[in-house]
Amino acid sequence: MIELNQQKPGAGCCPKSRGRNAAVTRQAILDAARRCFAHEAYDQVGVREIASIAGIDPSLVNRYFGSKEGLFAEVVGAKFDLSYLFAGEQATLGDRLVRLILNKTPKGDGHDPLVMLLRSSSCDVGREKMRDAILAGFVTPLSARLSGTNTRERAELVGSILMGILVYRTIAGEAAGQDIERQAAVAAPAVQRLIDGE
Amino acid sequence: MIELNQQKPGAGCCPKSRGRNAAVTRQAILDAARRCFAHEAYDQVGVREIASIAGIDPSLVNRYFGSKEGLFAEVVGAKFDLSYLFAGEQATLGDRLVRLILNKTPKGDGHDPLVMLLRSSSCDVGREKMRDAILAGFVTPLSARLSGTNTRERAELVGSILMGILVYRTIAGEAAGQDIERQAAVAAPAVQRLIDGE
DNA sequence: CGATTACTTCAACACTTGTTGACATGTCGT
DNA sequence: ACGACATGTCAACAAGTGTTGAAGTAATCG
Repeated sequence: MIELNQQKPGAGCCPKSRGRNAAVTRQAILDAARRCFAHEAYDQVGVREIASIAGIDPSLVNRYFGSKEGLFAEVVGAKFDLSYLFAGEQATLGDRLVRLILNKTPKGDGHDPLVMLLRSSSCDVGREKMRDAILAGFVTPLSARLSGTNTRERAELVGSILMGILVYRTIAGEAAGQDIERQAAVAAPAVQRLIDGE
Repeated sequence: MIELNQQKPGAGCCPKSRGRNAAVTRQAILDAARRCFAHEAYDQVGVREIASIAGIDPSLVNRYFGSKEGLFAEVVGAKFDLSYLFAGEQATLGDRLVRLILNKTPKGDGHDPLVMLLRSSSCDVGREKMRDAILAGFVTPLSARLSGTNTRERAELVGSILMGILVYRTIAGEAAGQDIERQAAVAAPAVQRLIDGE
């Protein structure tokens, strides 16, 4: 249950709640869904919950997105072009990747698609999308940029480490270390060594 | 849906299906549940599915284990004393840990409690148990055995890496590299370096 | 202004879920 | 062998799910 000041339309400020605007409503649903999927897995989130937060009727979800799965696909399927990460110089790539993940901590808003996808990766719907994202969007392009031996295994391990950090922080929650600087100081060199290849 | 030759009692070999034995029935439920939770997350598995595989009535699950959650706790809560891993010499600990995880691949039976727990870690029920297992059962004891600086962060990262490898192999499935030797050759030194502390 | 369209609301469907209690049946001690 | 208890079966409940179609209402255009 996500706490939220979900004012029922007709009770409070705006007298006309919201004008009948398809684009606005659609976006409201999208935002609410993003919010929910960021905190709970696909199965845990109900259409009624999303609708309640968006302040609309549950049936509108189906009207605008066909189905709950369609909504999830649109929320999460924005695109996963992570190749921009590899743009900078490779000598500091490890540090950049680690800090990117550490800042994706699901503690905050966590509206990040990757976090949402990872959270829902235990459901059938999310797993396939997650696989594509991690393989085609990260491991393969990274592997292509590495030199030396075992490039595929090294790229896979880098992806595994980054995902592992995310999962650990999700599961451990408050019990996980909070000092991002110290964590980065430990993790970044380990990742960089895999990128450099010894 | 887990395919299985679930012969209805009274159709086939044993004429009396199975004598009324509480211990046997209990174990049958336990086995069926292990089987299910190894393939799907807690939420995905239904009591009726477990009962069907075990060849018993769904209500017996509640009779013997109080609730579905009680059954899950008994299946997964065997115990998580991973300290035996740290018994051997520390110079080869990285290699042992990595190989342990690589052999836990969910491809096979995957009856491993850790895999099941990780798979159900997106549900509320599994997350708390997983947190205890990973923190009290691994990170804390490992951290105590490390020397040097940032022992806590290093232990956390080792845990994250191992979990990450498991998650990656779960998600990537067949697309993940199959050559365990090459993966171990890449991952083990990285982990070992964290254990040694540079 | 009136009619058509776009948008929203409501109520219900069909289904699954975990759980419960009443009833039937097998097993075992006396 | 009979009674007492343990064990198994059956049907149903209450709550939740995603989804659907009809009816109502605001906005738009001729």
